Amino acid sequence: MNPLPTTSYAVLGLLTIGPMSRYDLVAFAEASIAHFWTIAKSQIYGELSRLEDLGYVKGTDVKQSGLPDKRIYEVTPEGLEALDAWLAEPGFEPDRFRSGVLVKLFFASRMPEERLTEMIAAYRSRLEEHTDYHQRIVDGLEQSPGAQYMRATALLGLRIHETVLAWANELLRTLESSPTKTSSKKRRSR
Amino acid sequence: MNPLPTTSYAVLGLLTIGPMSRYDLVAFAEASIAHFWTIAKSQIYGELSRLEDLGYVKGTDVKQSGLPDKRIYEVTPEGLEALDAWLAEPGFEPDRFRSGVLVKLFFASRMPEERLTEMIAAYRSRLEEHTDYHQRIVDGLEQSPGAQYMRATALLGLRIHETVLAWANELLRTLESSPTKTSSKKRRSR
DNA sequence: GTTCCCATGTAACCCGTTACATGATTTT
DNA sequence: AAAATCATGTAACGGGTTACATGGGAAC
Repeated sequence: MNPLPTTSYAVLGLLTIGPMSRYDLVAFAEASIAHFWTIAKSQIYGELSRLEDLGYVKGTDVKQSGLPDKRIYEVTPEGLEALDAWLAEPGFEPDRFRSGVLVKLFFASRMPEERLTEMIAAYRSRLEEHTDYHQRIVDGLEQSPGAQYMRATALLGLRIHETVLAWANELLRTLESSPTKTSSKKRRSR
Repeated sequence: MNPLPTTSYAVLGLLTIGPMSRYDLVAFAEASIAHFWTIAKSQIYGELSRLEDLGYVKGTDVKQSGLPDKRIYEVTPEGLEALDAWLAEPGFEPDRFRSGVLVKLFFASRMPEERLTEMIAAYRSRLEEHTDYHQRIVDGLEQSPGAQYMRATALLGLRIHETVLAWANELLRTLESSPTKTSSKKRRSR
């Protein structure tokens, strides 16, 4: 059988922290690993079906009054075994970074400079909206066991965020101080 | 009709730098935008078919003696128009960062600490192998028009790389200075 | 003699995303 | 009265990756 994708183990791993409904899992993933491993809502549902078929998790229906029933999932001993076997493997997937802004920036010589400045400014704004995100993650992980490692992942997220933000600011400063229109006071040396 | 994915415009954009065979495109993409927008070899072939169907690029077969024929692609005026229209749009996709190591690290409390150290050490090695990669990109872009913006993308790649490397080193130092085996001089307060 | 480079492509898979759909309760 | 929250799920698409396949010439 094919090895499971990383996402499966991510789901399995999150469930080791505590039994959860799928809905809770989505929220928890969002607040913990999403910044380096996003899992779509609909994916969680699919993954859990697969994991249950494999006997790695066990779901139990829980009735609620006034709210729809939920299904609480917990990891089975076989699931734990599978997770630990995966963790013990030395290999890991290479990191992937994908940036639509950078694609546009790469070809920005075809863009009016004003548009470019707007785009980078919008990019910075979006980054700034996420400035507290990582700190919130660190705070939310304070009590978990293994929190030190979890904090390390959030720390990298924070660092990268800061790096990108600093780069965007730098670029913006360059753009704003450059001869915007046809008014060029400084002439280039050549 | 659905808007084209970013990858299409990336291919289109790369072709504005100069007409290229698909093979060359793969290599050029690898040496220019791959660190923030990877395009698989087989994808290039598919994209170019689509772009040709749309009339955005035009391919011409070139016979070679001793080597297989190649097909040189160039952007059409309609393609340029489409590219510029895309560049003029204000929106951009959110960045995505995906890290398999971080997933494992997140659950590293279930890992023997020795394994973890090995993993992070391997991660650092892999990073170090790529240390010159970005500088090479910057060097390779020296003469292109719009090189300033291209260099900006490479610069961010470099900065992120440095950030991650520093983080990995820091983490490794922590791991190596921590009580590795069962020898715990310090006992936990509880 | 084997491996690498040039250059082409196809097939298949599945992962990930987006959109759609439902419905009661709580909050604004 | 409207919007958000809780909680469930399905359908469909397509993008991205990996693997397979060919084959001559150059290099080691």
